[in-house]
Amino acid sequence: MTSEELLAVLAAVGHAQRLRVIAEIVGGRMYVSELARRLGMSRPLLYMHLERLEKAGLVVGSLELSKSGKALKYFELAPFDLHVNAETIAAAVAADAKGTVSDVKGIPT
Amino acid sequence: MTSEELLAVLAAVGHAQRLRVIAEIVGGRMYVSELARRLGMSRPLLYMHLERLEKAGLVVGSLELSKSGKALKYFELAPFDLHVNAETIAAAVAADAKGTVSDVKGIPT
DNA sequence: GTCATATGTAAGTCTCGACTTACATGCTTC
DNA sequence: GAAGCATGTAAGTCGAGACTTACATATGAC
Repeated sequence: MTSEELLAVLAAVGHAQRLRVIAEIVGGRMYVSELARRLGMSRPLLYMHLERLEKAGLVVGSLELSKSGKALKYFELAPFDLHVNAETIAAAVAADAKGTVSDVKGIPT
Repeated sequence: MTSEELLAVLAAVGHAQRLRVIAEIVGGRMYVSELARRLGMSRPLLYMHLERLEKAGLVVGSLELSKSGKALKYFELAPFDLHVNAETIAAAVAADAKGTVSDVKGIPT
């Protein structure tokens, strides 16, 4: 895991509102408008947070049609279990050393 | 663990520069000026990040005097291993429900 | 004395992310 | 038709945090 990937997850989860979002859908999938009402949060704002969480791979969204024909966008938790400690952080940062100018294009020195 | 504590750790670690700081002192304790040189970062900026990390309990600083008499502020890693998953997040957010107006002062309803 | 090193902090700038308001669209139901 | 509820997005405001420059202080070496 590169530090960029690690950072995406940590920064995504390092926000009070997004913690609440995650905690709210632990119980099960929910569509955006209902989730917004439950959290007392404006829908566009929730949208932004959900996008961020989805990019980090923590939640998964899917647009579906209800029986009545309405489009509902459901979000559910993606399984994740990240261990944050000195080793994982050091490993992620070390992974960034690859891909620097020194070995770009793999031209032998 | 309350969500406030969890958030302090996650937000502290959710920043590229601070990840680099942690990765750099995994190898051993180091004083601020040397660390700043190694990371190519201004010392006041590094200071700010170190303060943030220390408040979150991820690093520990101690002001010491070298044999030559100069004051050096050493920082080292505090042991930590945080598991970030749905359960820990839900538990932290749920912990915040305590201490709300409903049960402040413990007056029985 | 001056120079080089260290810590600590104050003050200012500036960018990015959080947040709001508003609008467009589509589908039901009345 | 109008009303209600859903998604999706554009545009603008605002504040916190990241970052820089600058200064004060202390010590040792020359």
